[in-house]
Amino acid sequence: MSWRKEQRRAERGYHHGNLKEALLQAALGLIAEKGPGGFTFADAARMAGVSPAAPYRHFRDRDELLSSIAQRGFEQFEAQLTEAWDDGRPDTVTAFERLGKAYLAFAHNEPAFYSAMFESGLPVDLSPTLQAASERAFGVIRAAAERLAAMVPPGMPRPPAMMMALHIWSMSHGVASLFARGDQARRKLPMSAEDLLEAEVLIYLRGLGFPTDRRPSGPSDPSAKTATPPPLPPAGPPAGPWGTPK
Amino acid sequence: MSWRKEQRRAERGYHHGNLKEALLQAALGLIAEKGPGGFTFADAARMAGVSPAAPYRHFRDRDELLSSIAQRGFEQFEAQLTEAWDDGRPDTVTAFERLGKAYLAFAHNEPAFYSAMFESGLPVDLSPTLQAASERAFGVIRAAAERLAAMVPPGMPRPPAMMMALHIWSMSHGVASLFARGDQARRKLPMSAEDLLEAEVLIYLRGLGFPTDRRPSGPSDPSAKTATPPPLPPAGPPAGPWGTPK
DNA sequence: CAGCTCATGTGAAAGGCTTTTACATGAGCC
DNA sequence: GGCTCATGTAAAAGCCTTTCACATGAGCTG
Repeated sequence: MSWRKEQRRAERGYHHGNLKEALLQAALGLIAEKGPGGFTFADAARMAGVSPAAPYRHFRDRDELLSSIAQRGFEQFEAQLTEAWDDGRPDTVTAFERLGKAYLAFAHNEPAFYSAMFESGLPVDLSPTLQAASERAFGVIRAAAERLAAMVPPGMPRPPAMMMALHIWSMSHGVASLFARGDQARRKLPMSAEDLLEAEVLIYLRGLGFPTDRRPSGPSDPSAKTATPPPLPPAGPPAGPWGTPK
Repeated sequence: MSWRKEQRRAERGYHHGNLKEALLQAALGLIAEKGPGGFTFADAARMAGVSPAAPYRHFRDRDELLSSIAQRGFEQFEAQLTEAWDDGRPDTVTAFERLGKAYLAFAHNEPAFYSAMFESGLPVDLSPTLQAASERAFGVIRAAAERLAAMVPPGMPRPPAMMMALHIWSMSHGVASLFARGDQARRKLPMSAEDLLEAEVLIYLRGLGFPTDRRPSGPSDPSAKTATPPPLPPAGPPAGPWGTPK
């Protein structure tokens, strides 16, 4: 009956060899399917084929494992944001919008990381390194906002770059949290989260005085199958799936 | 030793009389202090002075209790948003900004409800009544957006009211989630969440073509002790507590 | 008021998870 | 070959969830 277990043991011997990494991967998978609250230290151990006590050799407790995942998440997040920003090429506004899309894409493609990072209930300041990783990721947005701020047309009120960065962050985070998380528990939308955020950012930029009339050149992937509505369609019938306001 | 228990029992008799309500209140308190993941069915029962099995007479399981709290939260949320919107008085834009503030105020003043509603990991469509309550709350924002949309100056692109409503919702939710939750785990800010959101909405409205030059008349409460920076201060030194982008 | 009934609460028990502790294994190093 | 220490294991305590059979007493009925 305990054939599997014995065989596993035979395969790897008494020592696992790479348990820490295996636990991180297992936890990531579990979080993806059951949410950060649903995942279990014991489950991760089972998945890695070790006893329930083994993980304690690598993580102080369940929270530390969660925190490690969040940390790794912030690092990947930073990398992807950095790549999307691409130091403002080819032009600041275009790169800026790519940044927003990258935010959504991360929430969508890495729901496990995203929820460990933002929805696990971990205090932000749990560990200094976690906090630092989080701030480095935000730093990308801030650097982009800095460049954008320098371009605000003269004569327009110019909010501090920090504030602009926080605005963009909150828009992205709001859309991502409400509408773009993995497949779990997200709300239905009459449009794609990407289009929603793109329009939001465009209106915001216009409010800062940026000319945004350039006919949007379509989505970055012209072969996309979904029809791509113009970011700012003219007024239409308000019929939509959302709650009919009484 | 079991003096307390016996006394309690004597006070209320075998039947509690109002257990359901007592459990909801207890859970609300527990969520406020330990987060939606930290609260325990058993704890709530203990707090109400009943056995751990008693709650099952009123809620199918832990999730149903959580869901009931979220439901109640959405109802209060809707009520407060409705009051803030006040049917668009004295003017649409003013009322609109009040709406945003009410969103933040709710997140700040009712962190337990807020996290049960948005951070508990419950699937949105867990119960139809929950979903309906959520949509009614959003309906308030949507109705406000509808009125606002009708006022977009001619000549400006006019996004669908639904989209504007979603924009406002995502801004509010983003700011609230990142910066305005109760005392737990929120990020530090170089400004108040209220000012941040107000500026964000103002810029957004300007992007829609609304004149927003009216000198902001200051915060709603002129006797507030905190200095009230103008929502759109001119560019200043970017020094701030936030991560120094390398 | 006596008696019945059913909603509501209790106790005990099964099954999991977390975390600690003492002990086992074996990889790396003299 | 023998030592040592990082890494795993087994067992146990404590807590939580959920279920089940049973207890209580509030409210209806005659």
